[in-house]
Amino acid sequence: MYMQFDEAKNKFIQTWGALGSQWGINKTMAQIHALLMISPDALSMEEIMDELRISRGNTSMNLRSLIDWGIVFKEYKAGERKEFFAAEGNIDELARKIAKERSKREIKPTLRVLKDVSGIDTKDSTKAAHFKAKTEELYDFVSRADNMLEKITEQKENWITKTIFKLMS
Amino acid sequence: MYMQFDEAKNKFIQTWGALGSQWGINKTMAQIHALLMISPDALSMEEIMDELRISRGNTSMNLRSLIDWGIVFKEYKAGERKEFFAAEGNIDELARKIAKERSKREIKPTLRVLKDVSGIDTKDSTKAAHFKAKTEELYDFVSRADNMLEKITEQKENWITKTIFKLMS
DNA sequence: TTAATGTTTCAATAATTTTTGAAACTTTAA
DNA sequence: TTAAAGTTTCAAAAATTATTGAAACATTAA
Repeated sequence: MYMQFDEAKNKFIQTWGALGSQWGINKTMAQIHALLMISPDALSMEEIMDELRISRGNTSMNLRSLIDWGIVFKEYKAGERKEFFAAEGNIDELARKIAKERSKREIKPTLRVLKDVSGIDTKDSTKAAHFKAKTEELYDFVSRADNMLEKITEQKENWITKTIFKLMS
Repeated sequence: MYMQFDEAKNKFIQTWGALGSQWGINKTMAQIHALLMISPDALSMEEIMDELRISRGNTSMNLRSLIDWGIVFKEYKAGERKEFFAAEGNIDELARKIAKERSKREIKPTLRVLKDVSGIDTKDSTKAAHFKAKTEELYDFVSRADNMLEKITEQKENWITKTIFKLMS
């Protein structure tokens, strides 16, 4: 009876985990997130451990990361002592937070380095001149892309729809 | 005299490598790409090995991957028997190829799974109904994002500038 | 042909990253 | 207070991923 659902649930969790690791996010972190996303109510650490068959330590550390990213929240239930965890329910908001976080953690530091290294004095070396030109070009590109991402995601509601609409105009 | 350039070059290669691994691309692959990008002319396998201090096997395999991605090309020099390698010189084109390749390798397969799993029959189970709703919502979102990426990058020339212009309108 | 030059493959090894599990720590109820 | 319930930390182990290096393979010049 529930066979089909369990199978689908499992497939979804595995796929989300694999997608995560292809994008530099650890598999367990992505799996916990997947599990919480499809769960109608908040889950305890025990429930997460049991469902994914992972250790308490692993669960604890990855939940902390998810909370740091701002895409999972702690919840408390009346009369219950333990903590429960729930995922950000709004997908637009989820995407916005991920975009913001990756920009902060990866793009911004890269931009800083690009700016630094493109500042060399080229004197009369062809190689250095080429290096300077390329890294400047890269800075410019990455910087624009980062601005674009910011622009796209700063509109709070339904930014994908709005953006596609603009792109078609 | 060239000290400053060498330092900058090294820093750039290391940073590009680190960025690569954060995005699921192997470090060496990203480093080779960085080296070729800033090199005014095509390099031989020997030169790449020496510069990055990596083995022949590693160099060979990662060059093949870069060629598979379509962002590095083989070149032949008159009178020289060996092969030389050069990176895609146009950054817009580079970004387009990366976007296209990641869509094909990661987003499209994920969409297929999302479509599959959201097809379950929910009967009277609340959990299954919630699962179906969430995965459908996710399918919708990812699918729109993928379309958006396609739309943005299908314009060949200077798509970033054009897109930002549209977004500001 | 064959020797020289160059490239690819892949099993073994190394490096890195993830995961475990148990001890330390924290909080709360009694 | 203390014991019970719960959470976090982190060194060690396991799993995964990247890298080496040498043998096999390919191509070309003589």
